[in-house]
Amino acid sequence: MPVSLRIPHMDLAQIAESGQCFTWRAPGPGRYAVAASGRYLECAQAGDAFTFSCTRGEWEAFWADYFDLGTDYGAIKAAIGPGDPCLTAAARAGWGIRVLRQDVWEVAVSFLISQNNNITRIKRSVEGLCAAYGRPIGPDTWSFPRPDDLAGVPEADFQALGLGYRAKYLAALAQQMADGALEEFLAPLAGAKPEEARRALLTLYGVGGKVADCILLFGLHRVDAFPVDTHIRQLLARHYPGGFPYDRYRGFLGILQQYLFYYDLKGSACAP
DNA sequence: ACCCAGGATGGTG
DNA sequence: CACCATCATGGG
Repeated sequence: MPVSLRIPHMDLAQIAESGQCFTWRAPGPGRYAVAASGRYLECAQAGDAFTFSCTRGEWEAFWADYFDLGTDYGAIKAAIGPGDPCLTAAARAGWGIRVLRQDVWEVAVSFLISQNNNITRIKRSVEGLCAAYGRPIGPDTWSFPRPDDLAGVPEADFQALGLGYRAKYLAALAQQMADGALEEFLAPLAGAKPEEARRALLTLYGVGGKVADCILLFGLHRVDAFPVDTHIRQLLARHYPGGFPYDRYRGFLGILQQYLFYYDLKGSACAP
C-alpha cells in the first residue's frame, strides 16, 4: 500500500535535475523511479502532495531520512540575505531542492566518475555500472554495485562503459574498499572533524578537493561542504567578485551551493 | 570541427 | 607554492 503525504519545500523534478543523484529515472511526467541503497521507490507529485510506492514502515525506516525531511528548508531560505539578488533568485528557482542523504559509497563512485564529465554521460555511466554489476530491484532498475561486486573487474571493462580515464580510479577504489575495508575506512569519518574527514578522502586515488567536498556533502551530509565545480566557479566570479559570504551562511553552505548550481545549470543566470 | 563537461594527477619552473 | 599538459569521451 502506497504512502501519501504532503511535504513542503520539495520538488522531485528539481531534485532530479540538481546534479546530486544519478540513479533517478523519469518514467512519466511528474513521476520518478528512485534507486538508492539497494531499494527501489516510485514517486509521484502534484503540488505538495506526494505518493510513494512503499509501506509506511519503509517510509519511516528509510525514505523519510533519504529525502532529508528532518531539515527545515524554509528556515534556510529565509536566512538568505535580502541584499543578495543572486542567492535570492537561485533559491526561488530551486525552491524544491533538498540535499538527499545518499549512501556514501554510491556517492563516492558517482562523483569519482563525474570529474571533467557532463551530467548526461555520468548518468549513462552509472546506469551502465548498475546494469552490469548490480542486481535487479525494479523495472529496468538495478541496485548500485557494492565494492565486492566491482573488485577484480578489469579496468578495460569499466572503460567499455564509457568511464574513460576514470576507469583506473574506480578499479583502484573498488579493490581498496573490498572485503569490508569500506566500513573500516568510513567508521572514523562519521565522528571526524570536517577537515580530518576531507583529508582522509583526499588520500583516495582520483579524489581531489572537489570530489571530496561532494562526498562530504551528498554522502556524509556535511552540509557545510561547498563543492566548487566549473559552474560554481564561473558563477562566483561573475556574481561574487568580492568573495562569497561564507561566514554568514556557515551551517548550511552546501544547501545554498545546490541552489546556485541548479540556478546556473538552468541558464537562468541573473543579469550582469 | 569545436569547445565544454559537478577535475585530478604528475611533472616542471 | 603556482602553473600546466594530459587524461577519454560524448554532449551540445
